[in-house]
Amino acid sequence: MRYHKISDETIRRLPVYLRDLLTLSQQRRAGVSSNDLASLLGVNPWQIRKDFSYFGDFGTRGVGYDVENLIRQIRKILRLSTVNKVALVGVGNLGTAVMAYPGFKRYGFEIVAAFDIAPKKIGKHIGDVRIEDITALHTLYRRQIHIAAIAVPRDAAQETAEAVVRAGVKGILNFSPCYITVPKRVKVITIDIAMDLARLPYYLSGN
Amino acid sequence: MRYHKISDETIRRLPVYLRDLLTLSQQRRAGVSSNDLASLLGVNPWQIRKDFSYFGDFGTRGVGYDVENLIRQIRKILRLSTVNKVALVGVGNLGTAVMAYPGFKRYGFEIVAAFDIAPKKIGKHIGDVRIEDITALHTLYRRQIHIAAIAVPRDAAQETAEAVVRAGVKGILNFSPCYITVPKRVKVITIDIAMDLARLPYYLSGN
DNA sequence: CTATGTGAATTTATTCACAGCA
DNA sequence: TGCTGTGAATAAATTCACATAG
Repeated sequence: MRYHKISDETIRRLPVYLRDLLTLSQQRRAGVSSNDLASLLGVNPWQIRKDFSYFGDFGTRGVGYDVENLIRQIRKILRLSTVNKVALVGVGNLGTAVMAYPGFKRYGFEIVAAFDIAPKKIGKHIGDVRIEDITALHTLYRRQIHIAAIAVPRDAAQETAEAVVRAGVKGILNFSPCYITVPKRVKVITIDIAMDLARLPYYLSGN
Repeated sequence: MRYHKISDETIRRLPVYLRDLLTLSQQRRAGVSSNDLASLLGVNPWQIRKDFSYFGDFGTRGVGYDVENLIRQIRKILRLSTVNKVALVGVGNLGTAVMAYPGFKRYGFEIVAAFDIAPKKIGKHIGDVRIEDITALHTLYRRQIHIAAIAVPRDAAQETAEAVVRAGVKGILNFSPCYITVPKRVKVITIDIAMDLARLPYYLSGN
């Protein structure tokens, strides 16, 4: 293992590896080769090996990889070993769906706060979490919440992003269907299912 | 414009362009330059111009692009000009959320059929759509439904995929958190929000 | 003899810089 | 003059092929 700048593409693939490794783990599978993993995942074995090699020597030559160890290593790389506290901003349809989404817990995220602008929602509970007024966002820093999930209408997304950045948030999961501008120290990941849907018809028959 | 093989990356970006062009259109904006679009979108102007150039000369030199024309062109490229009929397979939490998702309609998708395996769900309605028994999947071909959205538990995803392929489906939106194997004439797009979530902590502070 | 780890080769994608047209 | 369209240059990612370790 030498020094390498890790590409975003590699980081994009690691969660996919992790997902299927967790499945193998549930199945009490102890070891796995890059070939096995590759066919489970629909990628190439050498891609997997190279991705891992950027971070260290996780496997044993002639044998393969230890599933539990690999899970531990990937979790460490992705900083998923400890719980990541998340604040949800915008408790509408989308926000409620996000709260209920099982993948949140599975990968170590915990929604520990929820905010909305609508007075009638404030004080109500969603799961165990009490919905707070959006003006209380500034408490995030003190509560050591570094990630915000933004699920507000498109027109409010930019100002909401700015508010959570002011509140000290370092990463944003943007569920609003638009690009948002933030200081470059803050990482935004925009999740817009429609963007994935919309490219399917292109591939149907013909080119 | 010369012949070029269109890259998947370009196709991935087109829906993003479309999304923001639709917003501009709602705002009654008539024209836009690659620079304007680029700053709205958070990408580079030359990237936008090159992506468009693979498909034709959509702009006017010295002026820019006509918003409505660009929308029309991108819709045509992505095959979103006409309604795309979709069958939903698996009417659980996830499936119900998918049905309610507004992006579906916005990009010209219409869920015209729903299937489930649970007897108690069959015959009930979700929206306007009656839930059918999963054994009726073979009717898809006759009904000219070429896209299936699969939202079943992970363990059932592969067999469900095989069933919809047998039913003549040409494209699959896979909402189950796993890779599925299909004949290569069939296009699968897997949507797993957790895969996006899981890479956020990596980017928070430090490398 | 098997399966990893990795430089080198290849392919693919992005960025640049500017010619060309309104 | 302004902005598009695009070859050429650069950068990045993937694939290969094989040395290496168990």
